[in-house]
Amino acid sequence: MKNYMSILKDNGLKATFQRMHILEVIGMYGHKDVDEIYAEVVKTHPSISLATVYKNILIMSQNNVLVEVPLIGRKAKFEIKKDCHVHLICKECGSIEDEDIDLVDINSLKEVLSNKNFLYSGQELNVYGTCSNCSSIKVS
Amino acid sequence: MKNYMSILKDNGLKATFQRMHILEVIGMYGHKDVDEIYAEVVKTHPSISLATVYKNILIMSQNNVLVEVPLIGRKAKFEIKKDCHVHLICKECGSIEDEDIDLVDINSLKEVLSNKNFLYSGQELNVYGTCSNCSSIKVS
DNA sequence: TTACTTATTAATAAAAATTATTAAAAAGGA
DNA sequence: TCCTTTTTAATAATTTTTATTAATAAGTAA
Repeated sequence: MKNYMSILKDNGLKATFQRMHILEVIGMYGHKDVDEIYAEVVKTHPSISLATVYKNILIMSQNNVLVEVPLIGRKAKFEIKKDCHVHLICKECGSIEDEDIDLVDINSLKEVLSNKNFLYSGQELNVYGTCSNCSSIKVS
Repeated sequence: MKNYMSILKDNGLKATFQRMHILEVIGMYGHKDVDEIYAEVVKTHPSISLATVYKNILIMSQNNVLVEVPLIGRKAKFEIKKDCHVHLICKECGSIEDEDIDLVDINSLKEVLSNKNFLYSGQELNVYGTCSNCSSIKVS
């Protein structure tokens, strides 16, 4: 609780219970979409509105607290901002796992960016496939 | 025209005018979202319905003709399927440029995948920032 | 070509997702 | 505690996407 409070304040946002609950849910599960977040938060905070969840997710994304993870064929998920990492996304069950490793060839990237005069601000690497769980089930 | 016809047929889809027009628009611009595609296609094919555009984009995505490019804070774009590449996405103007280069460290990726027992099927690398056009304008 | 069979389209309609509005409530600082 | 400002909740309104189905068009084979 204290932790999320300071994250919010450090990023210039008021630490409301709604926001902290939203962050707790996302932190607990890693990646969640708006509906999933609402469904969890409403359990402990029955008066919260879905619009409030939308608005807070937007504000926290704009203020570097959350990061949107757009996905092929699914609703976007949100995660708490953290250092560069890779997403392993299962096309079967939709699970997302973080790998805390930077797989991008930084030198080649820098060259591409400088050739294009492109000012870098962030990246996302998504790897799609089938997780171990789903591939073992699929032996049917 | 001939080209897109064979792409469709090679992937087991009938080559209708609607589909070929959609592919032409995407091919012309590189990346387009559903509304943009509809707006272009309707110019030369006034009777087409938005639902038809949605359905065909879905079918062509499912049949490896198109690839969805989900984006942070924007509607997903679609591109014609091609080899592994990187997207340079401008946060200012929304432009997307392809770089035909594979920046991912393949050996490290293989190691991650084998550790996790994750069956690879595809990847997407998006780099966000400011394109040369927008950064030169922003000297204001 | 023509007739036939099947898949696709267009036009709704319906559902789902997202954003806007505003009075009431809550947060943070004096 | 009081005051000012921001945020919430509860709609309402949009926007986006999907479903339905009769009409149409595509591909196939005679």
